[in-house]
Amino acid sequence: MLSTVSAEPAAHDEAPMIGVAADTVGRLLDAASQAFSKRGFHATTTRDIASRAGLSPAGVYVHFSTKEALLFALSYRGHQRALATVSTAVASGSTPTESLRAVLATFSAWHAENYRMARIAQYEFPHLTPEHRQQVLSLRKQTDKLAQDLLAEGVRTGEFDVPDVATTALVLMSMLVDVARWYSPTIRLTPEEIGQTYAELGLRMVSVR
Amino acid sequence: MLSTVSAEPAAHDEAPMIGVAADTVGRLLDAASQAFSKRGFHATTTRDIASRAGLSPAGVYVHFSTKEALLFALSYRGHQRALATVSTAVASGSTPTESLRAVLATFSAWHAENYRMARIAQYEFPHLTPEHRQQVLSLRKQTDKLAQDLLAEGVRTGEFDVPDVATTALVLMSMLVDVARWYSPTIRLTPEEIGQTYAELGLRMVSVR
DNA sequence: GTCTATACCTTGATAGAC
DNA sequence: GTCTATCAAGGTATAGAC
Repeated sequence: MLSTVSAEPAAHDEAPMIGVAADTVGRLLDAASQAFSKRGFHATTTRDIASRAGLSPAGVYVHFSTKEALLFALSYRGHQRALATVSTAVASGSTPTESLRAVLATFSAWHAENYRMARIAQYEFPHLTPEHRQQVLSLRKQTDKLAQDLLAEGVRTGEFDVPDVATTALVLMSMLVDVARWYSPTIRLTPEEIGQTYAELGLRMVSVR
Repeated sequence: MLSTVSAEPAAHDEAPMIGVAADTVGRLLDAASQAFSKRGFHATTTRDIASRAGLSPAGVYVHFSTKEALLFALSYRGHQRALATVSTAVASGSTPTESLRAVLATFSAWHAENYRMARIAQYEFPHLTPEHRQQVLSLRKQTDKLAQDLLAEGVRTGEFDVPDVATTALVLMSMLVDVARWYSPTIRLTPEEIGQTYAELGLRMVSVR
């Protein structure tokens, strides 16, 4: 039931990367990630990105031809990692209930742990060019399908009881994604606690009583 | 248990307004609402707002001294209406279960019906000046408190059983707010159907079995 | 209260030296 | 591959006539 990831763009996946990226492309991605997630794509200037990365304004364009190319790299990677996270969680359980528990716990915790990347992926991707936006939406569609198939399987086995599979899957994914909106590293809840709470509450929503 | 709304800014609440606002301020608010919700605050130009409202670029500044003032008017009103919606829903039930059902149904439907206003209120308010942002956050705090108090009351009466009142209230409000992110008037679900689904799923999350 | 015209600034991106 | 210098475009907001 694993889904493969297709249409990968020229990504940045080689370098060793001890903690924070040390190479220039990595520093630019880090800088853009911080700026886009904090202020939004259009409020971020290329000068801001350059200076955070320790470059002159012109230095950015050796590595990324436009500001939008930086957004695409970040947004695409965010959706890739989201898909991989859900896919792994689904595969980790031997029953729909176990798989769903894993999806709820790991995907909510993922949105907290990676709230910057998740915010860019979820809230800034509309600013991509139509072509890039389509590539990102294709990944999202695959992720949503994993949730729908999982719910449908649980209904088939009799473990789940939901009003409507498609709508309930939407509600479940929606509430996990929204963690990226309200989460901040300064709040009292840890990503792990968030994961446990969502696992419990989410299972209550769909389990037969 | 009704909460009063304080610190109201100079709002636009007089005119008859048959359907769409006919006066200039109303047209400007409509124009800005469409532009901000579609493209975001920083991607929207004052020229765009002016032309949507049938004015010259300079015409905007007779009615709003800055672009941010337009955002504040819209964001503040969105949070006011959200608070009023939740407040009314809470007061409509004679038990915590009935009140929560009303909150879930009406607030999710409200986010669908008013997804433009809700998006501006939820996603664009960070671009307000610090002073204006604080005024908006004060309203949000009042809304969140209504949900927490309702859950606490249900736990007291024994109708609800939740892992943690504060966190569960956050999760409930979070999933309702996120409707504004994914809803579009073109999807198959109506706001009413959304309300029914969230009422059912949300009650399952917190009700004793 | 609306317009035309424009000031003034910042933006994304490029040219060309090193 | 990075810099300094700069361009052309477009941004918010204002001046002043009507």
